[in-house]
Amino acid sequence: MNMPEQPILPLVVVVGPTASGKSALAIALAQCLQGEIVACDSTQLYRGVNIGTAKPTLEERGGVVHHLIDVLEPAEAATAGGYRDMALPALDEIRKRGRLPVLVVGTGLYMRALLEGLADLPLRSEELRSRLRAGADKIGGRHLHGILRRMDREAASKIAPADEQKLIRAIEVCILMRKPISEVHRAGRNPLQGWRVVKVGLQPEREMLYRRIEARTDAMLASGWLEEVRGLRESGVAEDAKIFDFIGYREMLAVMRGTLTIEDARAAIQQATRNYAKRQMTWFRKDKAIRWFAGAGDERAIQGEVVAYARAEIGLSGGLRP
RNA sequence: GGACGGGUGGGUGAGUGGCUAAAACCAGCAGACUGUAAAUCUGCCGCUCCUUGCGGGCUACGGAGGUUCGAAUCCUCCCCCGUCCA
Repeated sequence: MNMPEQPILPLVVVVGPTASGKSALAIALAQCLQGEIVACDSTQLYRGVNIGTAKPTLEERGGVVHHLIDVLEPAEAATAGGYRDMALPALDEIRKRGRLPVLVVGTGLYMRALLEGLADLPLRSEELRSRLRAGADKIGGRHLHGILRRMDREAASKIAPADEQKLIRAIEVCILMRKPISEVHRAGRNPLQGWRVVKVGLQPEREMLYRRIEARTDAMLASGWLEEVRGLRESGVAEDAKIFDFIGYREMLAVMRGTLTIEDARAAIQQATRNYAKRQMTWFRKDKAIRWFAGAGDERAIQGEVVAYARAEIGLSGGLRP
């Protein structure tokens, strides 16, 4: 590889569970450090879903440039690899402009895909998948696990027999590549080059986070979430579009149909969001490179601490612009 | 006042003599996750002891008694809750 030599520049990453105030913190960082924001969130990628995905409004963005928000249509399928393919050019642009990229991460897998890379695997194949799924339905439950075991014992041992989604992906790769997926994995990933990553994490106390989730859900509902969903349906977005898998969107649909009361929807959304936040924390917790801050990202004091920390870390590289 | 129905572990709710610390689901806790990831999946989930084992002890199915080798499950009385009749 004879890549043109490029200087190693700092890249700040902000992680944290949903509703921890990542966006506000990232905007503060960008404003203080001449940055631009790169969203790393599987839902904010989509156009038309604004309220329920907690996308920062134009006003909240405070003039900071945001990348990778509103780049997919509601029915398109986002993928980790696709995300990486879009994020790389965005980082290049930011580099050319001499700005500091601030990656705001809600989706751990996408962060890993971008920073650590993915193995050289094929895209998903809907035809193959539907065939596999049909076979699974006919023959029953654990049959996919048996198939994978025959093709790749090692991969099979790492995936639970009930985890249909991951089994299908693994089998798909084995078939498409005509070799075991574990072999391809061993060949390695393609990590991000040319950036020095500084990771900061928000870790508000759990009780506090849950209160914030509840309050934010109420605020979303009050600011027209239901109308947003009604508008999506009226503009022809099908009910099986990807966006309706996002927390709350299915519930809004049910409220529209009258099969769910708004109160029940509210409770279900808050519950689902809490569960989601917990899964995010599990993902981030094991990342030893993260420097944690115990609070919410919209708190002045936290913003000050993080900016100071980031400034110091960035300074070390000597790569800070004017 | 009378007639039924019901009271089970944080919640919903199975279980009608032993295989039951008690199904299942939810919640909770911990975790996995290389192209659906706001997804998908796994473990734990009464208390306690230890030589951590398909280990021991204790407590538990409204309350108190009783029957039985053995009771969440059967009997008696009592207390609650619901529906209906007065």
